[in-house]
Amino acid sequence: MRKILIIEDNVDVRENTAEILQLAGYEVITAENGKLGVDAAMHQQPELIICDIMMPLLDGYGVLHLLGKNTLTQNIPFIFLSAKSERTDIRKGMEMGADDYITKPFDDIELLNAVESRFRKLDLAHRELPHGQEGMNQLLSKIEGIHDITKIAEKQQVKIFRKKDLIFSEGDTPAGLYLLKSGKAKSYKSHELGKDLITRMLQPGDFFGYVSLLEDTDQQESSEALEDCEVLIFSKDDFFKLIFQSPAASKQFVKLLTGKIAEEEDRLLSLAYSSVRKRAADALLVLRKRYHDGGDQPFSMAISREDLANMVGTATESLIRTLSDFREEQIVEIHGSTITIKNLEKLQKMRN
Amino acid sequence: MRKILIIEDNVDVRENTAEILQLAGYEVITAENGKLGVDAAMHQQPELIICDIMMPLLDGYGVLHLLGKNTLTQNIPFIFLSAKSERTDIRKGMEMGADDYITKPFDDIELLNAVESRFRKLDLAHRELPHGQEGMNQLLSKIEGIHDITKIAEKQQVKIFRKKDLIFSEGDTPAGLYLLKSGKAKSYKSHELGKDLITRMLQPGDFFGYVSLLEDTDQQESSEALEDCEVLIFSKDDFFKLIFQSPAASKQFVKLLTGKIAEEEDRLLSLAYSSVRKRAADALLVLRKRYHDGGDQPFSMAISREDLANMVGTATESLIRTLSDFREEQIVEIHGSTITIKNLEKLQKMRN
DNA sequence: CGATCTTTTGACATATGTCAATTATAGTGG
DNA sequence: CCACTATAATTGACATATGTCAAAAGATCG
Repeated sequence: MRKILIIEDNVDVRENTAEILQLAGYEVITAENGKLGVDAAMHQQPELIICDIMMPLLDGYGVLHLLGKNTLTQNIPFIFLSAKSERTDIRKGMEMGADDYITKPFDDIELLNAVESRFRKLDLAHRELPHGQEGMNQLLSKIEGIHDITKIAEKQQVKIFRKKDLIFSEGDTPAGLYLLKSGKAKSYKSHELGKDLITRMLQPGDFFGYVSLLEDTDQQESSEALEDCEVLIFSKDDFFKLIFQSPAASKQFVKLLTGKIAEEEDRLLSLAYSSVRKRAADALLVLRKRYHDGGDQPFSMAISREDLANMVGTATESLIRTLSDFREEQIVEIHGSTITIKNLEKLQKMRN
Repeated sequence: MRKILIIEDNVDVRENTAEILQLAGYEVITAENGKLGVDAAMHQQPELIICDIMMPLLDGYGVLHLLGKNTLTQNIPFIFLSAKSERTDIRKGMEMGADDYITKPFDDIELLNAVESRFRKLDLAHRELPHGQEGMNQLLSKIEGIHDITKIAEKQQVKIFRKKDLIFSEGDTPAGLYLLKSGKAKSYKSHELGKDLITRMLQPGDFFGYVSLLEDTDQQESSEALEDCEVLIFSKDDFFKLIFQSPAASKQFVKLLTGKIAEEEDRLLSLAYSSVRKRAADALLVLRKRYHDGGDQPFSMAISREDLANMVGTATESLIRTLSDFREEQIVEIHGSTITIKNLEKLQKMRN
């Protein structure tokens, strides 16, 4: 039940208004002057405030002003309800930042409609976005539907990277938000003296490079094309606009980040205590999950042993030996650099 | 320069209005009917829209309705500017979700004030919060200043945990957002058969347990008191309110999450390729950073070898041997479970 | 002060890393 | 399309960092 705060000194008006709203199914709290009203707003966090202007102790303008100073209350919709009906009065109220201004005497219906309208606006901004499989692509494209994201994309530069090209590297100043349009790529971090750890395998539709944008630092990781790629680069501004435009978008983005955190914590655990054998199995499963086309065919993919080792976090030779074991155990089949998963279940049930 | 879109069919009014705003230093784009107006709003992303009601092709109500359907435009402040000055007309406009309604004829000043007032409101919501050292505590407390957070806290339950008590454990349904008020605690994840990895050492003021709240899953990690602790538990609702109330708050929170991601990626790299010796040195440095009181005293802390090993991600015995090495090299001093850092520089410059 | 838990050390096993050599694959230019 | 070359994959031999199990020495707690 939505909570509405009424601030009004006249007992009759206050109780009458409260009654109307209660009958309409709202929870109502009341305050008989501005000071008490501000207090109530701070402590009870109503979802909407209806406020008279002429009041003893602290008038309506003062209430609005004070609430605006506090982040917890500044976003609560605020409606003036006043007998002051001159044009200048109304303008003053609106200019102070009110969301609506209703003059007395007023109709029940007018009041209810005004209230409902503000709630509708609130809901709109907080409405859950259809939330997606995973990946920032789903997030961003779903914010507006693929329709709009391509519209934005039209304004952006498209860059082509050939296999083995660096898309960006550690220490670069971030050029913007990257979106992989076609091809495969990897994100990785480098350890001293040439050992890399792949943090993410990218598929078409994936966004990347946003951490340093948000952290406002140089790139903390590098990215390299694994095959020929088309990459879109969005400006930082567009990115921030998209993310922080509506609370719903922020929420979705926060969920995405949290998902990433959860994933990384699992990986930390496995890197700390799981054997190379287990981690290798996991890496193959990750590849399958990322790149499997969904057909009935057993999953098959060409990947360099070095990259695979860098996903697992081990030496190339160790990875190769593990793969050979898998081959002998009929878990995978190997032709050149192509690995085919023959026995998915065994991979999934791999013990440490 | 802020961009304003004017949608108005009458040439004189349109150009006159545009001129006023331009003189006031705004960038102005215009559209001569509703259809074009909606188009312009979608593609040019103005920061405010001023719109007539009676227009050919698509009237102002229609414009507002259409813009409301699109997440990219629904949050743009919208002001009606109309000759329809009957109370019912005004009410209808506001009920449709407009942010202001100015009747013609109007004063230059009225218009400018209305525009400025909406921008002020927008700025308020997006205003950068004073951004803090690190940790969610700073985030949340800074949103309102410690003043308010304690106010919220007053409504919450305070729980006391004794040393070694579980605060929550993997698989629990999240009770809310946790805030450590006093004492020390750890967050950790368990690997099969009793090996734990400490994901975070908590100090007073730290928030924890938010990932599962946002992910809407069971707890993915456990938390245990390392000494007697006071813990505040906030309801999920309060937490979400705080985080998503204003874009500025969301932004700050997003930054916090990204910081965590960056940190975890570094840890992944080190877990994959750094020696126990190096990681042990890092762990000691983390402890120092977290718990050092800032005095001139060399940093000193009692911690169980098992916990330290679980921070490093190694066996207790291995960690102990490493510590013994450090002791022989005069890097640390050990008395019982208390470790004192004697040579900070050597720790920091530890090679792999 | 005994009982329990923690820390430390020792002895040993082994998973994984390293270096070098061999074989297979893929890319390139004639 | 083939031969040639550079690169990648594989295997072998070996070193070693780290884990494991057991026992002794200390610390802690009621």
